[in-house]
Amino acid sequence: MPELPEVEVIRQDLQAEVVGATILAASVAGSPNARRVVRRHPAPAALEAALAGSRILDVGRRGKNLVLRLDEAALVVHLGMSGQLRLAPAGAPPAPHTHVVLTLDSGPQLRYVDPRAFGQMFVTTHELPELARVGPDPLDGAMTAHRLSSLLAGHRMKVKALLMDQRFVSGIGNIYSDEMLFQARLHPFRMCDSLVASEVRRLHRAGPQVLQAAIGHRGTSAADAQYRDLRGRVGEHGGYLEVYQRGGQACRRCGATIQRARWANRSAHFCPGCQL
DNA sequence: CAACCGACCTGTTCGC
DNA sequence: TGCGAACAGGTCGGTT
Repeated sequence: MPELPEVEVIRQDLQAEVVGATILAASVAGSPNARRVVRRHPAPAALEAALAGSRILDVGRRGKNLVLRLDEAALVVHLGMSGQLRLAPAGAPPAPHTHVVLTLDSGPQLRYVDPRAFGQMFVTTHELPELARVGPDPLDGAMTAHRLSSLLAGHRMKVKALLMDQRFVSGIGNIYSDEMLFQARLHPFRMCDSLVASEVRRLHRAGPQVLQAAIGHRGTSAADAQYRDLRGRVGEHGGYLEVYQRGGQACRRCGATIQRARWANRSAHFCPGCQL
């Protein structure tokens, strides 16, 4: 499932591959799930019309959202659980669950594929009002140690839940919250307002460290995380995970058995020896 | 309002 | 071997 590192890899690749191209035509499929993906546009034809003829000026990211800046608007793409963007020759047969196709004047098509259709695409203004409540990015320096400290002090909830709440910090999901809590040696179910200064500092350091390592490995394609890049290639970070999906295996740091705990329809992985 | 939880989806895995 | 149940989790919306 794409989180910040995977979205950032896609952003970088898009920046290199499609900036400067003009969208000749946009096409939304007629299936219920395609309609669901463009659910912010009651009439999909309005989305198609807004995109046709637009030039792609820049590709940015807000949390897990990709933002393609166009001449007179912005195209926002959220990959949800199973969304993929693919670059493919215009003649190539579409993969199953292809919901939106953008034909570029540079030759290829940019295709949105999403079996579960949890993701979405929409066109909006450059001010991005729909993303106004997306919290600070862990990588752009906006989340200072002091800011993290007061954020944590103000909430009575599990620290893992806060890390995954996009209003507070953006881009972190189940994989990387587990991994950065391991790196910070904090139990995922610790209450936010129970963390002392040294623990907050460890968490503040662990966040960017874990995310940058994952970006360096071009993201995580775990067994149930079918992330692929624009060319369909997998990421290599799965081999470097310390706790996520390693329940029952030995911790590489202390040898204890990694635990997997169920919590609110979700799972958390942690080392009972290292994370207190 | 803050915190929590079920629903939405389909491909894959698990158990009988 | 086959089939159905369980599982995966990002986000929205309803509830407490």
